[in-house]
Amino acid sequence: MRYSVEHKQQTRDRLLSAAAAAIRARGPDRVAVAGVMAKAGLTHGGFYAHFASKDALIGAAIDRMFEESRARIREETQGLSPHDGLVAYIDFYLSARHRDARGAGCALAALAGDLPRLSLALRQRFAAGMQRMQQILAGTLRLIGRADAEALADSMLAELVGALAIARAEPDKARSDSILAHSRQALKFRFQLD
Amino acid sequence: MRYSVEHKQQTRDRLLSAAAAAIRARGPDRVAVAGVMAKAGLTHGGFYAHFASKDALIGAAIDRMFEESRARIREETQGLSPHDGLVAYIDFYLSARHRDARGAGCALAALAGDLPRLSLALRQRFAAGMQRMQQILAGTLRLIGRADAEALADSMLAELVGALAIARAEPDKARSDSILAHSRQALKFRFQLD
DNA sequence: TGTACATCAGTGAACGCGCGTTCACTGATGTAC
DNA sequence: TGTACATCAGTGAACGCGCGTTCACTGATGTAC
Repeated sequence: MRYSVEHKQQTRDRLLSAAAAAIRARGPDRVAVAGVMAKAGLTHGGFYAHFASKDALIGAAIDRMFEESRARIREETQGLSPHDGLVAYIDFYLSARHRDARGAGCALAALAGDLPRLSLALRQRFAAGMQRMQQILAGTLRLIGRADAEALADSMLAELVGALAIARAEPDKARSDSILAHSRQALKFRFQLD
Repeated sequence: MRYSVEHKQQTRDRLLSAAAAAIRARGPDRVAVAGVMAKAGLTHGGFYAHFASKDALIGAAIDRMFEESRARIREETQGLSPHDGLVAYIDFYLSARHRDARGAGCALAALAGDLPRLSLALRQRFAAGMQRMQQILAGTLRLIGRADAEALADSMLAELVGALAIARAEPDKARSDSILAHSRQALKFRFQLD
């Protein structure tokens, strides 16, 4: 059948959403082309009308994930001062909600471990997303008057990503909760946010 | 052929070493039973004389990785005061050498992202290893007189693991080096180690 | 002491399965005339 | 305005490949007698 002009774009969009969620939740290796297509209500053969390969899908999905992350930052900090926005973002990032929603969360924490195993092209695409996240943090730290904002943003991002990844790996819920709490507390203390 | 009594144990040991390295470097999904056997100079059919399944191999390899990590801590801190030992460990953990040796490095940084995708049994086994690492850090922090050593150990481990994972994901060597340097600096500063 | 047999780590072919990719085909709608 | 044709997103069967697992077999050495 012949579809309307926007139809293909909409289908591609649904595929990207499904892929971005599945890749974060299960990792690039365990995500199957047929599964992504099924999630969008299609059969697997049509996939190549939208993407040249599974690798191309993963690349586009990486961009999508970082777009979603930036949108999330905007949502969580909307209307707040730089100081309050940073506190809100730390509280969101290291929340049980974020930990339990792997399919919708930060690409960095979900995929950092997978990246060294992927192609250079995908790693560079991912790195561009990482850098924009780091820039946003650095900008906020500069606004609240921290000297050496670039270096501090790297350090903060490392603790955020590490704490979330460890909390997700820990099967004991109480231990996991306290890992999150300890980093929330340490970050607010060392950045004088409390 | 009939082999000597210790022969089987030695073969199992070689398989575990090969598996521990391969799993850290390529992830549990990309490690193939046949590849591990080949690394030990054997053909794939003999695998099941040593392990009941690939899952059993991964479980045993996880234990092996954490044993190697603890041995590494001992090596890097041998003969040093708690204070100097902690500095040495941070410098080792966030070194270019550790970043570039994924097959031999810390299981936590290499596999944290893979764990939520593995079985509960494997996650619990991994969690036991994580906890021992955290206990070692907490013990050292207690020795250098830090109150709330447990919470601080969680926070320190989070930054170590996060910084290493991000540095490994970053394809730009200079950026990667500076990510490591920024966390080394931040950790030493906030734990008053410099 | 010598001999027949049991053992079992390791071999290599085979299996079933999931997956990425290809391909001939479909059929509703846009376009050329 | 009406008609023949082109388009192309989506279908579903098929392909080749890698992988985990199974299995009949091997053959050097330990053990029972």
